[in-house]
Amino acid sequence: MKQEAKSATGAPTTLWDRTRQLASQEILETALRLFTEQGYDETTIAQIAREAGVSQRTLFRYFGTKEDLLGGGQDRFGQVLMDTISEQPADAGVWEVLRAGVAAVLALHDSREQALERFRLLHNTASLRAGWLEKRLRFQENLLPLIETRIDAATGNEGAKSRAVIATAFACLDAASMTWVANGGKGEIMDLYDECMTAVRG
Amino acid sequence: MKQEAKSATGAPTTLWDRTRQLASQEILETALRLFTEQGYDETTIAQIAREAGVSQRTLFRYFGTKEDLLGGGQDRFGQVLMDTISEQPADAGVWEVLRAGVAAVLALHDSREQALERFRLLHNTASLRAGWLEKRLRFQENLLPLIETRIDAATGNEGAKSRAVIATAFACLDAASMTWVANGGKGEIMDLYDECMTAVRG
DNA sequence: TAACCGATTGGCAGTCACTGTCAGGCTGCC
DNA sequence: GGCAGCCTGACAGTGACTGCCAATCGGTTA
Repeated sequence: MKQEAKSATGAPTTLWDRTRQLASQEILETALRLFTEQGYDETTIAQIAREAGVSQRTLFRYFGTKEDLLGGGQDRFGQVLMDTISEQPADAGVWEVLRAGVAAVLALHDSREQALERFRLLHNTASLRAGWLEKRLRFQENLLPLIETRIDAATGNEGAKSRAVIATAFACLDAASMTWVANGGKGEIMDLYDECMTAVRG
Repeated sequence: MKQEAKSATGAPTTLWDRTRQLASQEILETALRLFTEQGYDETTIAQIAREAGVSQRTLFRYFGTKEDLLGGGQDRFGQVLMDTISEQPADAGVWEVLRAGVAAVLALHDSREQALERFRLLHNTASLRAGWLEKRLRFQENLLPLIETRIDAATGNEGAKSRAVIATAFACLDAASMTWVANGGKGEIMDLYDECMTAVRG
């Protein structure tokens, strides 16, 4: 039924794929533009659909929820995170491993400006933040087995410990990106991340 | 029902107040019951309102959102958290201070069973989790000034560091409560919290 | 080239959380 | 007893999201 996708690079095979990709991109760009111009809550799906030239129904077929319109391939984030972490050498420590994952995800943004805009919207829009946090929670859950094996299993409760460690890494990423946005995008997020880690772990 | 509650603040004398409190309690109990029986997403506002004997409009006047129906006075959580932390001695360390706050909030639940039921619903319902996380984020933001003054201000970026530290505390609380629920409510959450902290901070 | 088949689309109606409004009822206080 | 003001319920509307169905488009086959 579904032929292999030529994925990221190379031309999509069929016309359908090309049309799909075009529509998807059009929708995404329209959405991000409107969100930036008038705010997330003030932009309705109807408006995005109208300006992108598709029906609401189609828009929802491309992107299941309004939130999905921000950050287009957020599934990619999760995937890259998992991949990066599972590729780390077996003898690497948890913190090292998590840091690599965070760095890989941050590298996914197309440009510094795009990253800044997305983070800004994310941190300034309550309804968005909620959804994002929820998605992140799912990432954390997926990461659990990958981290659990690297954690010192002396006293039991590795589950709790792993969860705490993972959540701490995300917490530092949060604090770092928030500060980064507050600074108008000056400096490197990873530097801030390291600083946060130092503050937490001493 | 049992409304002898002249309550702490003196006299909720008027009939209105009493009626209000009664209705509020009735709604809350109905909601929690239905949530537990059939799940959060499967319970509609219409149903809660019907079974509680009020109109939807009134229900929304008492509780602004569906989420608010869980955990009734979540504002109380935030308040207690802030109060406890600002009451800590000035020379207490951040981690100590945060631990006290967490303990105080946990002590707010009426009973172990109620706490378990709430945490269970919280951790098992995606839509609820999102709202909860968002509310928590607001707590964190409120805590910021209280913690910032206690943080070593050597290298600047106290904002980022404070955020990270606070978020880490919450992360440990999360991990702890999740594990607690997974264990069916065995043991003490604070013990798990401490264990998580040790895992994170070494 | 024409017919066929499945993928894709748009429109429509419906659900659900949530909000504004408005008339009427009840309470509190003369 | 009566007036003013809070509370309530009913109603209509918005916005995100879903299910359904018929029309259409793309690619494949005869």
